[in-house]
This record gives sequence, C-alpha cells and structure tokens, in this order.
Amino acid sequence: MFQDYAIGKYTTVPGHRNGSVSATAKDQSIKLSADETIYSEGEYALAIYQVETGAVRIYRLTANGHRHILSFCGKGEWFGLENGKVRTDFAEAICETRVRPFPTNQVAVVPIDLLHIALTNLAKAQCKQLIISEQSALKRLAAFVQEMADSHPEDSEFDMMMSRSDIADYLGLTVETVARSFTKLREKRIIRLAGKSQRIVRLLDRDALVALTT
Amino acid sequence: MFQDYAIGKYTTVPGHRNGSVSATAKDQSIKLSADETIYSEGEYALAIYQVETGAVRIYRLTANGHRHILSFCGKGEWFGLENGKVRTDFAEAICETRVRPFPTNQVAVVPIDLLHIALTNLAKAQCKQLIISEQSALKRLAAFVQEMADSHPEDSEFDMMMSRSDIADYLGLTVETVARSFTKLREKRIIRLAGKSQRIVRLLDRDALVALTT
DNA sequence: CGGGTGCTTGACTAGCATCAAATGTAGTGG
DNA sequence: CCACTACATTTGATGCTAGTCAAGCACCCG
Repeated sequence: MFQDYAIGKYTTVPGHRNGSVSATAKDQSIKLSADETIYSEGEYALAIYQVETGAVRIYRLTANGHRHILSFCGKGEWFGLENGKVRTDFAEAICETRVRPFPTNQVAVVPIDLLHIALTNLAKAQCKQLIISEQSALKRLAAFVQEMADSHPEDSEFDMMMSRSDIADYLGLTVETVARSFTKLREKRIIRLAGKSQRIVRLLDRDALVALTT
Repeated sequence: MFQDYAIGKYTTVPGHRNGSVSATAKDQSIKLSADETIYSEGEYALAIYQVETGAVRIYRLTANGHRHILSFCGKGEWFGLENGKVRTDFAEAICETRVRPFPTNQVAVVPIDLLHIALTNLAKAQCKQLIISEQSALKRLAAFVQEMADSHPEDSEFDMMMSRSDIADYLGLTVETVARSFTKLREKRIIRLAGKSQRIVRLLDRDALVALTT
C-alpha cells in the first residue's frame, strides 16, 4: 500500500530510521545441511537472511516443551527480521540449503526494503491463521498442500522436503492425523505420493483440492 | 532489532522508500459507535489508523462464509497497514471507539515508524498462532484472558468489550465452547464475571491462570 | 407483556489425540 | 545375499473433547 507512495515521493526525515539495511559486496551465502540451525532463541539478531536454495523452518518452543512451526521459508523468501534485539524463535535448515545473510549494522550498498519484507511476513502469518483455524484436519492439510503446490507453480510434481512431524507442528495436528489425512487425499485420487518418505507430491486434481478447502 | 541501528545512523538512499508516513495537522480523530465499520475488504487502502479509545476488530471472511478475527486492537495500537493497495480484511469498532486516521499520501509533518508498526503486528500475529494452536479450549481461553488482562495492567477488573461470538471467532472455537470454558474458569475461582453480558472480568488467581496456559 | 438478543446449559455425536503395533526403506555386518 | 537395526510413515483400537442441535435463562426495549 505504500510502495507507490514512497518510491518517487521520498522525503528525508532527519534523525528518523529509513527502514533499510545494507548488503555489502563481501557477504557470502551460507551452505547448510539438513537440520542445521541458523539461529536460536535468545541470540542477538545481527542479520536477516534470504533463502537461495532449499527450505528453512522457523519455530518456537512453548513452555510445555511443544514445538510450533511458525512458517516455512522457500527460495527467495526472507526471514530473521525481528522487532527486538534478541531472537524469539529458532531457524533451521529443513534440507540441504543455502541462505544469504544481510548484516544489519553496515553501511548501505544495496538497499533492502525491510518494510516490504515485514509486511510480506505479516501477510503470510495472517494467511496461516486462517489455515490452522480451519475446523477439520483434512481441510488444514488440503490448504497446506495447496500452499506447497502454489510455491511450485511450474512443476506438476514437487518435493515437500519436510517430515510429517514438521507438517504436524505447523498445522497444530499430530503426526498420525497428518498421515491419515494424507491417505484420505490419496484415496480420493487428489494427490499421489512418492519417494522413500512419501514426501514427493503429484497433484492429480487441483479442483477437488480447492473444493476441500472451502 | 533495527531501531538502535537506524536511529542515529540514518543514511539516505536516493529513490528508495523511507518507510514513513505523515501526520498532518488537520487530521481529526473519528468517532464510531459499536459495530460501525471502518473499512472493508476490497476498498483502497488510503490510511492507517491508531486507536485512541475503545477497541477494534480486524477480521476476514472465508470462502465458506465463516468470520475469522485476526486481531483485536486496543488503545494506542495501529491497524490498517497492508502490503497491497487494496484491503484484504475488515475493520469494525467493537464498542464506542475513537480512531485517528493517518493518510498515506501526504507530506510528512510527524514521521510515523511504519516498520515498527509492521513488526509489532507481526509479533502479535505470531503470538496468536501459539494461542490458537493450543490443544484444549480451556488453554486457549486462558491465554486469551491473560492477554486481555495484560492490556489492562493497572486494573484488577476490566471490561472485555467483545461478545462471546467475537472471542469464539478469534480463538477458532464455538460460542458454546467459549461459554463452557468461561464457567470452568469461574468454577475454578480463577475469574469472576460481572456486567449484564458477563463481559467484565475480575482476575482472582493470576498464578492459576498462567499455570493453565503452560 | 411479548419479542429480541446474548449467554448458558444439556444431550448427543463426530473427529482428533493417544497408545500401540505394523509396514516399508535404507544401511550395516555376517 | 540375507539377517538385523534404525528411522519414518502408516494403520488400528479406544477414550475424550469440542461441535452440533436444542432448550432455558436473564436482560432490555418497544
């Protein structure tokens, strides 16, 4: 909503934060193997990250020890932007992943639009609220599969990467319920599963899938 | 995380959005009665708002016609910041409310920290995810009551303003379950309810309340 | 007084969590 | 090549919780 306003009508407000961060030439991308942690709760937030390849899970641990996955970040998505100095969540690579860090305390070379990143993440979080407040487990999983499919628009078949337990902690369900809902989707001929851990999805009937989510 | 960096180390990036919006002297606060709508889905987003008195509900309607309340905004909180030109949600006054609009297309007089607003709303949305992914209805309601109590730190008794059905649509429960959970909290001597619609809460045992949420 | 609204309570049922076991796949060592 | 382990997924059986439908209550207002 502010993109068009701000670009071109830029006015300097002395002493006021400009809302951008810098990318210096020496920034390198970081290579991570599966389940490697990028940052943890309580650490100082010194950088934000963009996913180059692979996928990342952002999660929190509740007081009773349960893990809640706030979001999955795929290629091109940004994470690690917080409104305090200290991390409130964890970030881990789901599979072999490359992320690019952007330190937050350097002089600008390439300006980064922090507001846009924040608003995109806000929209993602709001969308996820609608998904996890769906009443039935099948609807939630259908919405999740649709979300995954949308992030692979070119492929009729894609690898979800994440385990059943990741999906369960993302949707607020148990592993067993997720597995049962996957077999329901298989039985309804909406998807076909492949791969050693059944994480490769081929979408057979997109219309039936979206019909489920309504 | 960027507050300290940006303020004082401000560097101008020509042609780049500065992430601030203006407050002009002629902006007036708007007075609304209960259930009056402030904006609707599909409208052009021309302003952001700050609550002066009262409370506001932000919600979306799903394809199957269900209302999901994304957030409640109390005194001092900001809403209406979107990342597109068009509203994706509805905003309504819950009770008698005064909000102050800040048009997004004017020259700056008082700078507004949009990034901070966006990150605060993001943190709120993430916190709510943890609440509504709590397994039991009693835990969700306990977390909600705690949230409401935290927003009235000085008062031992406060008016929630919103109806049971508002709370239900916020927590992803039904009205009946919300009512039943309230009576459980009453029976456990954790809260006392008053007022014609039982919307005034006196917190009797805060420790027991937080014990429920863990 | 009658109707409307919002909250509460009751009876019943569907669906998810839980505990438990089976299946399938990959890797290791005999 | 086959037995054995390790791991993730799937399936099965059971109980409990929250949704559903229905009724009752309290309050307000015409």
